[in-house]
Order: sequence, then C-alpha cells, then structure tokens
Amino acid sequence: MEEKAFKKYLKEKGLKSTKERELIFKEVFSRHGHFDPEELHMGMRKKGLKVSKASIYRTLPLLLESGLIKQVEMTEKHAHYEHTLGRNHHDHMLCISCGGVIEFYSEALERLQNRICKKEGFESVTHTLEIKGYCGKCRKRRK
Amino acid sequence: MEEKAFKKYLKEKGLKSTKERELIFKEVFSRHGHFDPEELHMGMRKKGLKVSKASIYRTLPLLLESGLIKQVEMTEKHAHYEHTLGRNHHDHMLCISCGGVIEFYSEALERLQNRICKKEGFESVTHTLEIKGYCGKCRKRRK
DNA sequence: ATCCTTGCAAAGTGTTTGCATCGAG
DNA sequence: CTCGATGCAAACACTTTGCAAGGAT
Repeated sequence: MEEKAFKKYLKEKGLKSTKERELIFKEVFSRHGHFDPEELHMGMRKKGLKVSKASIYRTLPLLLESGLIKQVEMTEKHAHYEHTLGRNHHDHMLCISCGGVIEFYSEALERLQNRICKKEGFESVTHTLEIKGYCGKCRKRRK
Repeated sequence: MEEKAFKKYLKEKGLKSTKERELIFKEVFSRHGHFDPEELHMGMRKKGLKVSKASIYRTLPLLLESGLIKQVEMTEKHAHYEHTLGRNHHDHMLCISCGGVIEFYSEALERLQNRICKKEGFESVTHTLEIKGYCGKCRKRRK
C-alpha cells in the first residue's frame, strides 16, 4: 500500500504517524470517487472508528501536500459571479515557473467540449480549463 | 440597457421591481470582471447606496435565474477531494443543480489541448477541466 | 388592502483554532 | 521527556432565514 508514502512524507516533515492519521488515510483510499470531509467523517463513524472532524480537517491538507490526494472543484469559499453581457470566454495556461498567465481561446476546443457534453446528456453552462506547465520563455531557460 | 429584461423577469415571476433591486442591478452591470456578494455590498456602500447584504443575497439568485449573470468558480460550498493512486487522468462535469459529478476522458480532447499548447510554445504538465452545467436528470426536471 | 420586500439580527453551514490533555519518538 | 497531535467546543466566514415594518401593485 501507499501508506508508506504517507508515512515517509510525515517523517520528512517532522510530523508523527498516529493511529488517527492512519485511519483517515485508509478511509480515503477505501473510496473510489470524490468525497468531502463530512462524508469521510460519517463513513468512519459508521465503521465505529472515532476520529474527530478536526483531525480530518487537519489531515486532508497533509494528504494534499504529499500529492496523495488532489482537490477537485477548486472551491473558493464564496460565491463569484460575473455578468453575461459583452465578456467573451477564454481559458488559461499557467506557467509553473514564472507564474505567467496566457489566455487563449479555441473554437475547435469549444466545439469538442460541446460534443462530449452532448454525449453525456450534459448541458454545459460554463467551464474552466487551466493548463499548467512551462511557457516558451521558461522552457528555453530550463535547457 | 438590459434593465428591462430584469424587470420583465420579475413581472413574469410575480415579483416586484424595487429600488433596492434596481440599485443592485446597476452595481452588477457597472462591473467588468468577477465579483462576490461582499464586494458588491462594499461597492454600493462606498457610493453611499445603502442596501442590506440580505437583499444582495436575495437578489443575486434572481439575476442568476434570469440569465443576466452567471456563477463562476463555485459549485458547492465545501471542499472535495479524490485520491490519486491508480486513477488515470480524467476531467469533470459538475451539475450546478444537484451537485452531481460526471467523470469523463477524451483522447481527442487531450490531443487538441496539446496541439493548442504547441502553438503557444507552451509545455503542458497537467491540466484541469471542469465543465459546469446541468446533468441529464436535472435538465429534464427543469423543463 | 394585499402580499412581496426590506433590514436586522439570529440561525445555519462548513471550516479553523485555542486549549488542556494525550501519546509518538 | 518533548513536542506534535487529538478532541472538544468556541470562533470564524459566508450565507440563509424569521420577523416586524414598509412599500409596490
């Protein structure tokens, strides 16, 4: 199991391997799809494992940092809106190295996405695409 | 101005056109990028317009439903995670209505993205695509 | 006159934190 | 023995709601 990876990460960070962290780790990896902290807590509770929500909330960022889980639905914690008149859509490329942002728009990409949505019976309202990598300048610099 | 569209929407719904709703409408459309309820409230306050936060929170869903604004970067109000082991890359469709998540993968989409990156001189490392909209079930329910 | 809307403050959610205690190293 | 970790409950930040008073139709 990749539990070792987690323990290794904890050790490197000078953090401790505790029973609770182990239990949380197992619960996370027993799941197949997405989960939120609450679901995780309930899942453990049903199995008779008693770990506080606080520990779950404190452990998830560790799993995140260690790369063992990832966050989906980059939820800002509050609602954001924009009005729909006169703004056109674009996507982003984010340079990991210099932090630069390239905005781009591709008609072909939009069309392809729509086709994929149709296949799933999904009605697209909006989307966010972020490609992370290295921009032209930084790529040259790295060589 | 599209203020008429809003008034029309209110009328159809049997709701009233009030001074507060008008002010909120104007503030929303005076903005160019994204905003959150708090920013909106502060913006109005600075102009000496006094409308309660509650009214803002009650008016935004109306603007949303009327299609005059859209919601960005927010589907649910809590964190979601998934673990990264043994799972291959996939993207997500998020249902705005029921919170459901559809995972999908498209080879064609990946290829197209790579092509776009190449054109920009960008070296892609990873990406996240989230399409927000209405899933099949919710689409039917809305009709 | 009716019934929707407002502002306020209280109640809800989801998440974070202070503190006393516990336990891994 | 030493610090980090835990559980609990209080604190937080954002959003929703109950209620009495006000206002649009």
